[in-house]
Formats: sequence, C-alpha cells, structure tokens
Amino acid sequence: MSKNDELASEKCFCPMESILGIIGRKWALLILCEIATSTKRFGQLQKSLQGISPKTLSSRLQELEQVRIISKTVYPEVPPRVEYSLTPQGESLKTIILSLDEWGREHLSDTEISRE
Amino acid sequence: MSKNDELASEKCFCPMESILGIIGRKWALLILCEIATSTKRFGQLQKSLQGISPKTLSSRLQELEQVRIISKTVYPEVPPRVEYSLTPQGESLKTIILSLDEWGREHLSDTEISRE
DNA sequence: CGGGATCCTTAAGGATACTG
DNA sequence: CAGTATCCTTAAGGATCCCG
Repeated sequence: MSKNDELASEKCFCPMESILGIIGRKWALLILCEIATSTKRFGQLQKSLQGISPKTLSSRLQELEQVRIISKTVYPEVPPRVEYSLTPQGESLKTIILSLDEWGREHLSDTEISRE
Repeated sequence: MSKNDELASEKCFCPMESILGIIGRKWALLILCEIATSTKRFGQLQKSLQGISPKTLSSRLQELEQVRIISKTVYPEVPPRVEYSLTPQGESLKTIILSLDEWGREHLSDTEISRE
C-alpha cells in the first residue's frame, strides 16, 4: 500500500481527525505555543492569552492533557500551584505543527479566506 | 531564532491557524482524502461522503479551492460537469497531513477523548 | 448535474459569579 | 490560585427545496 493509497483509504484520517479535534479548537494552538516556550501556570496562561475565559482554558488544558500532549503538575501548597508543560510526545507534535506552519507561510501568505 | 522560539513567538501560529481553519472543519479531510485518490465530481463526493449536505460540501470545496489546495475544472457541457483535483500545493500538504496521521496512530491509539 | 437559498438545531465558546 | 457552575450568544452544519 503506497503512501498515496494510505491517505485515501477509508480510515486513514481517523487518528488525524482526533488530533485535529484537539489542536483545531479555539485557543489550543496558542496555549500549546505558550507552554512550548516554557512551563506555565494557569494564571500565566490566562494573562498571556488575552481574552480567553477560564472555562475555555480549563477545557483546552484538560483535552491536551488527555491526549498526553501536555502534562499537569499539582503542587500541594496553599495557595495551590499548578504547572503545565509539554510532554515528549508534545515535543514531537510540535515538529509537525511547525511544518504545517511553514506550509502556511509558503502557500497562504497572499490568500484571504472568506466563507459562505 | 531557533525552531523552538519560532513556535513560541506571537504570530508563529497565524498561518497555521489559517490552514487549520480550513482542514479542521467538518468533512474537509475526508473530502481531501477522496480527491487525493483521484479527480472527483461533485456528485461522486456526495455519494462517497455519506451524510454530507450539498451546502456543506459546496462550502468545503470552495474553501479548499480558495487556498489552492484543490482546483476546480468546469466543463461547458449539458448537463454540467465539474471536476475537483489536488493542486501541487495540495500534494505537498498531503505529506504533512500524513505525518500528522502517523503521529496520531503512534500516540492516540489507546486514547479516548471526552469533553467538558 | 452542480450547486444556491432558506430554515432550523446544536454545540462551542464568552461572561460572570462562586469555591476549596 | 486554579479552577467549576451557570447562563447566554453565535456560528457551523443538517435538511430540504429549487433552479440554470
């Protein structure tokens, strides 16, 4: 089975749709972006990502953690401290994301996207 | 500027968000999947993608065409015939999508995704 | 045949208040 | 501080009908 056929086969996109279902959601990439720089706390993320609601941030973080792109560390202190960082798997995904980014720069620079 | 910093910089994801805004939408990948196999007509796509509405299919095709991932050829015949195929740019995107797919297979195989 | 126009439903996300 | 709970708005997509 060639690479070509692989893309075209029925279920070829299922794992892909799963990832896209995660990183394609609002704020997900920006969150990833922040955490990729360095470990971040909830409050830090909220501050950096101007406009995100705590509900959304919380959801995104949980989703990213679920698929092991990021990991969460809770320090049993008062006040509570929680840190989010990239997992090795997250690092490997980053590479792919960067190539997508590059593709975008090469091919979408002049393209405006309108809908419906 | 290292690859690492590139990912983390403010606007690094903008082109990326643009692509995700396209290929992350419902049916987009499956459509791409179909067309990647071979040139397809509107009706063929409708048949293959069981459950897609003509409105949605039409939107997705327009979006993919706008960013030059696919190209549309209209044959001035009666009844009308329209064919969609991958552009060279679409082919290059396919490669990246396949690596995303691979990432998913390696890292998400056992992961179930739940929300909210 | 290849869509566009219309109407409707649902789910994602925003805003805000509250709590261990 | 790090979230959760609640309410509300919006936009994406489904279903259907119709037309060149």
